[in-house]
Amino acid sequence: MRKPCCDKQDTNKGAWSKQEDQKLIDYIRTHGEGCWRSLPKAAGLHRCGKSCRLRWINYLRPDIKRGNFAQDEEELIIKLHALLGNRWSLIAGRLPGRTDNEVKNYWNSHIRKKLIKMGIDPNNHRLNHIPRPQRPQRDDFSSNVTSKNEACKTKVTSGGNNDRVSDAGSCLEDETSGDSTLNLDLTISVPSLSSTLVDEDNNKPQNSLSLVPGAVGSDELPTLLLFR
DNA sequence: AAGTTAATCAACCGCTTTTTC
DNA sequence: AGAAAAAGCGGTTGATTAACT
Repeated sequence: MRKPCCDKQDTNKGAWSKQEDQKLIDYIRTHGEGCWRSLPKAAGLHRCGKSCRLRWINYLRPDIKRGNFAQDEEELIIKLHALLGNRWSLIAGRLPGRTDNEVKNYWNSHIRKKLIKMGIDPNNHRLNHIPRPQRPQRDDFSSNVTSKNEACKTKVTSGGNNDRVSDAGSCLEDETSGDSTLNLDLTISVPSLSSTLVDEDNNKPQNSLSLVPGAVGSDELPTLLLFR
């Protein structure tokens, strides 16, 4: 049995007071980030180490960028989510000054709803209920789409230690392995905002995302290809 | 102005992964 | 190599605020 991370009776919970914040800031300024478990005692805080770590990382760190997400940040989150799934810390790592918690909250409260409104499934970044285009060629891709999707689902639920990968991330990883259309380079760069996004079905400009049938390995379903 | 609902976000919880012994 | 401890992560909750009736 695992011991609790702290003595629950002796720790404060809930919102942090200014004094607590200051104690934590002062301590880390002089001693640096070290052992979180021993930090509360050393800093004179009645909090558990996890709580201190979270408070520091998500709120008190000097390089935190607060305020609304810029359009380019939002687009980058969507792009990275399509590649990585719900791996918020990895996504946040590509957004200077943003925390995983902040990115996760922003995704759940803003981006998710936005995508749903646009008819896009936020879990796999595909359009919902789109008529299948008549494209008989490229049989090698289209013939096994269903099984590929099933395979993705199986992977997620298979219970292995490294299977904590969401549908979106794992599927894209798998499907893009033989396709060079989607740029998997994750070096930090602001995506081009000027690129006009076009719905290929009727050539109308889209809101902010482009749909490219078959771009990520399937021409059975129109696949969302982000920010080409 | 008061009550209700929706949206937002900080913080907690429990699980997984990594590190240390 | 295995167990325990520590750190990290993602899902969820609950308090607060804003918008609406």
